[in-house]
This record gives sequence, structure tokens and C-alpha cells, in this order.
Amino acid sequence: MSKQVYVPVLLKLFRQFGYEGVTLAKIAQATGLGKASLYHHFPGGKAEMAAVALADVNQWLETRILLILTSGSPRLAIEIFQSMSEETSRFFNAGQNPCLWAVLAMDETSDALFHDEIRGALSRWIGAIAQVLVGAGVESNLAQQRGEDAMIAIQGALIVSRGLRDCAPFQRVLQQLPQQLCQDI
Amino acid sequence: MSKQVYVPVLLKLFRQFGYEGVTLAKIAQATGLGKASLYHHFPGGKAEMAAVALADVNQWLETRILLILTSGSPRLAIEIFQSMSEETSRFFNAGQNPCLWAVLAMDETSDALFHDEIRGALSRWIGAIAQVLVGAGVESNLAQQRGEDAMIAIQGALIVSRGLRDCAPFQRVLQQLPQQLCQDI
DNA sequence: GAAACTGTACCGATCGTTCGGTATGATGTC
DNA sequence: GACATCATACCGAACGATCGGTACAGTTTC
Repeated sequence: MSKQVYVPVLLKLFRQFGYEGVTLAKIAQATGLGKASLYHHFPGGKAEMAAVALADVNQWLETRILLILTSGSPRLAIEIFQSMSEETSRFFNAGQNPCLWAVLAMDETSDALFHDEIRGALSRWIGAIAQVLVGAGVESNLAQQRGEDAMIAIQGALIVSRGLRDCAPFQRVLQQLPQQLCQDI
Repeated sequence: MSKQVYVPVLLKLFRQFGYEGVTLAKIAQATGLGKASLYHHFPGGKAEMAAVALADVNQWLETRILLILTSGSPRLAIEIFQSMSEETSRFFNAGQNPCLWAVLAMDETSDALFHDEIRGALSRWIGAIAQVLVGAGVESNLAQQRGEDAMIAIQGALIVSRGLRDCAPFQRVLQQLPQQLCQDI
């Protein structure tokens, strides 16, 4: 069985419990693999398993989000952002899934390599949003701010929805996001 | 030495490392107390130490934030929100401190009692913002939405600033927050 | 038969927690 | 004043459990 099969399981565990909260016992139980098998597939141990989960998220960003935002097709900006919102809402299961970036970024313990990867991913997403806005005539600095605001809205909505134990804020924010990004253009 | 002395240390540790990431060894080192002495002050162990830290945050909310928002003094709404933003920015050290609510809410492992307390705190803050807006003539449902948006902005800005390793987004968001809350009134 | 894979037993380290005990200072008794 | 009593604060050492990780002898697969 290819190790790719276990990546979604690892992703689910790490974003649910955080790096410290995930134990090899939990991973073994969730995957149905023994510890020796886990170390066969992931010789780097727990750190590699988390890295693989993080890489999976980054691949989602590249293939599902950045592709939408940077495809040369001449769609309207608002349509692009609507696609982005829908894909994002789907990825976070309408607000029920925590964000692995946020979980790992919080953790002071987890590797600095994770932090660099997370920073890069956030920057690319923000930059791609800004590029779409610039293409629609928005001034560069303002476009960058709007990109940041979009990430802030998504991350904040995830936190607040989780804190309130009610996904409605997340769903409302993502539904309003395209119009908010396209205000006055 | 009163146990109150150790509360700020506990708060710092738990919001920095999360519940799972904090070890009794770290607490002992940070407080200068032996592990056994910690159990003298906090017989409930690690859970009680986290609960005390959480209670400290909730007391800050009551005495510093809700007091500003609900004081009967007839100030303009925008001035009230400016005070709130400044106090919030100070509390989070201009975006360098993570939010204990977010850290604990993320953790699936931590006690359900924590989650109830966090939900209540978020609700009270949001509701207090909404009340100020209602007092300024904003329709009730919209006021509630604006309150949610404010919490989302604060929490999201903390996450993004941490992820980017740059506090500028947090500072910008909190500076713009009063005007954003008072738009069209 | 070679390579891929896995179950079992095990390792040292660390986890949260508890035990037995000491040092100190206030209080009560005569 | 001298002595016993008690509560508070603190700590070293150890507990059983679990942590992440490893060694190795099978077993499966091709």
C-alpha cells in the first residue's frame, strides 16, 4: 500500500490535536499500522509525518487555489474569488476543520522549518489574491492589504467558529469574501 | 509567596506552548518552584494551572474590555472602540502574544470545561460590541455581525501575523478596527 | 530468492503525579 | 521566657505510564 494513502489520516490527526498532541499510538491506531510499519514508510518519524501532512496542504494550495487565482483565463475578479471561497470552504469542511498552518504556527515547539513553509504558503496565497486585484485595476499596496485581510478573515473565522462551536460565522465570512475583496472595482 | 504571583508565568507558558506543549518541568523552571511545590499551590495539577491562566484572561476581559464597552458614560461609539483596540493591542503585546482562547480552543484534548468558558467569553465580548452599536442606532442583527467580524479580525490578525512572523498586519487591523465597526453611523 | 512489509519486544527519556519529609514562622499554653 | 503545636511553603526522589524510536525475526509479494 502506497504511503500516499495515509497522508489524509495524518493530516486529520495533526490538525485536530496539534504536533504535541499527536502520539505515535494515535497514529498507529488511526492508520491501522504498527509502529515499525510507520517507520518503514516515514523513516523520519513523527516530524516527517507532520511534514508530509503539511506538504499535502501546500499541494492543495498550489493545485486548487493558486491555480484558480493565477490561471490566465480572462474571468472577472469576483468570479475568481467566488471559486476560491467555495474551494476554501470545501477544504475546511464548512468551518469544521482547523487549519494545519494555524495549529503548527501556534506551537513554539514545532520545527522552524515548518514555520518557514507556513510563512511561504501564506505569502503566496496573499500575493496571488493581490495579483488578481492589481489586474482589476486596484493599486498595488491596497491590493496587498486586501489579500492580507482575506487571509485574516479566513483564519479568524476558523478560530471564532471553533471557539463559539458554531460554523455560521465561517460560512458567512466566506460567502461575503468575494464582494469584500472586490469592493469599489 | 501567594500563588497569584505565578499566574502571569502560567499564562505566558500556556499561550506560548499550548496545553500539551507545556510540561511540568517547564513550569517548574519558569516559576523557580519544584514540581512538588506546584502541587501545593495547585492541587488540581496541570489542568488547574491552565484553568487559572484562563481565569486570568477572563478577568482581563471583564475588567478591561467589558468595562470599557458597557460603562454608561455617554462617549461616542468610535471613542469606545478606540479604547478597546488600544487595550487589546496592549494585551497581545502588539501582536506578539498568541491568544490563550485560540490555543486552547484548537486543542481537541483539552477539557470541555475550557471550551465552555472560551465560548462564553467570546460571546460576551461580541455581545458587548453589538450593544454599543445598537446604542448608536445600528440594527440588532447587523450589530451582532459587526461584533463577530471584530473578533474574527482580531483572532485572524493574530494568526496571520504569527504565521508571517510580522506583526504589521495585527497593528494595522487593530488601528482600522474602530472605523470599520463605525462605518455608516 | 530478493525486496517490501510488519508484529513483537524492547530501549532510554520524559510525562504528570505522589510520597515523605524539612524549614519557617505564627499561635497557644504554662 | 520556654516549650509544644500547627499551618504554610517548599523540595528531592521516586512512582507507573507513556513518550518517540529501534532491533530483529518473521511473513508476504513478485
